[in-house]
Amino acid sequence: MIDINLIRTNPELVKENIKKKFQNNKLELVDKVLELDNKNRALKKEGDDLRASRNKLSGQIGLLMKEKKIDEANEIKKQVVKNNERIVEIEKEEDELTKQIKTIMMTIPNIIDSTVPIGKDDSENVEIEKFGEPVVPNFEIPYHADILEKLGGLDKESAGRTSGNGFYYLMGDPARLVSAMISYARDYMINQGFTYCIPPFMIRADVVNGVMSFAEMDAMMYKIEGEDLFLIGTSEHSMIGKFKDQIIKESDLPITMTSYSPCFRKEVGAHGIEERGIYRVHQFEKQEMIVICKPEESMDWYNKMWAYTVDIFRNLNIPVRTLECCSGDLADLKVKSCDVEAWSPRQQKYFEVGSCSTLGDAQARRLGIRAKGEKGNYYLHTLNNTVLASTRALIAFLENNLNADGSVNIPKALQPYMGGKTKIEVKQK
RNA sequence: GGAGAGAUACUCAAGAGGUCGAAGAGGAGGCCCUGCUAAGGCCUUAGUCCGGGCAACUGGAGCGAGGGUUCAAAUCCCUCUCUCUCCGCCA
Repeated sequence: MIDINLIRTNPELVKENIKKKFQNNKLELVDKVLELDNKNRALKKEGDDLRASRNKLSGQIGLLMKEKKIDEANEIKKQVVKNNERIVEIEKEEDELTKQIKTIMMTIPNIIDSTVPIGKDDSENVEIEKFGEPVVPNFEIPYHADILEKLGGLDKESAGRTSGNGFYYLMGDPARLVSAMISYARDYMINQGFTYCIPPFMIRADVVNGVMSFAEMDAMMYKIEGEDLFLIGTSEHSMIGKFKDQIIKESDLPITMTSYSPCFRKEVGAHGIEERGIYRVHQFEKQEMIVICKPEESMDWYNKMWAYTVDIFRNLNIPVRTLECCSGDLADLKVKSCDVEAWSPRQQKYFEVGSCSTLGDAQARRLGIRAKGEKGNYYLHTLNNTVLASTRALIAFLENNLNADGSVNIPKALQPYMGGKTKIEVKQK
């Protein structure tokens, strides 16, 4: 959500930004919201004046009652009652207008950074940089589910019986490997000075509405029956929600945290759940990082944050690249965003393992996350980035560390977390 | 899960329908007194949000949140959230 003041003072800029995002159907919303805003302010003035007069008259009634001048008091009461009829009307209209304005404001996209490449959709996203050689070995890399099966690590059949499609049992060394990667990622971030946090895995509706749109919520979030609670789709939700309606001391900034959580996603819509593997599933685990900082520092943090992820994957011997989201593919709340993609030697292309975004002050404005500055309070900037997501990282890890005999190498960084093992062997039947 | 108590400014706390946006105390800040220190005296200290005005300034909202009653709500009623105490259950 952008500042409505920006629309009041510079509607052209907002329109330009909409054009850059190829959402021309939203252009008229800018004028619409201006018109509604003017109406709303006029009503507010009228309402405030009426309330002011009511406050005055009520005071008089109080005095008259004390002096037992009941008749005079009743005269004034009549006036106030009349006043109140109009006030009720105005309040209704105001509510309606405010709602309309908010609805429109929610759909007007955030102003994107000047460095964001212009493009219509994900096909025009731009590769920024490759890290590590995308190696294609001289033997065939099987589908990850087959690799896992050979290692005795995956049971989707049982999960189908207990929980249905989109769930899985991970077992043995591959399961340990997931924990190892998450632990390694966690410690890496702690070493960068981030504060480790285990947040609530369920959040209330008002928090959900603060961090995502209604449509997103519908497509992602599992609702707990009979409770005002949703299972989180990522710990970003509870981590950013943590600061809802808070005024943060400048001396406490920047807030840099790394959180662990399981993530639950309905995955309704375009892609759906695939039958075999664990690429798209209802449940996975994730180490996440979030930063809340002063506006002038957010771009620095953005660049540091994706670089952490790149470094972690490189230490796991996984080639990666960064792919910048073009204007048209950028979610409306985001100022700038890039995906970290891992190399798949099987598909011989890169696939998404993480996503780094700066939302400017849009999310903070929605949630009321502010800092107390010398010249008053101001909205902070919020950023989030995947450190490491269990299933995606596992796939990338297996494909890139696989040997021809089906065993999987454990890189140095991970060995302490694997009890010193240097290799996962194929499980003999 | 049961029973009870509570939520008021930076903190503690009074207020129980009408000059209450809120006593008092602590803390913090400023000034005075003082050779220094201690003690003392005086003063200031509601943030926030939304409007109007070039501005000085000014109107409105706001006593955990949301509704309701009333001319008028911190105060009465309803719902919710959170905290504390006791009982039960539990890793």
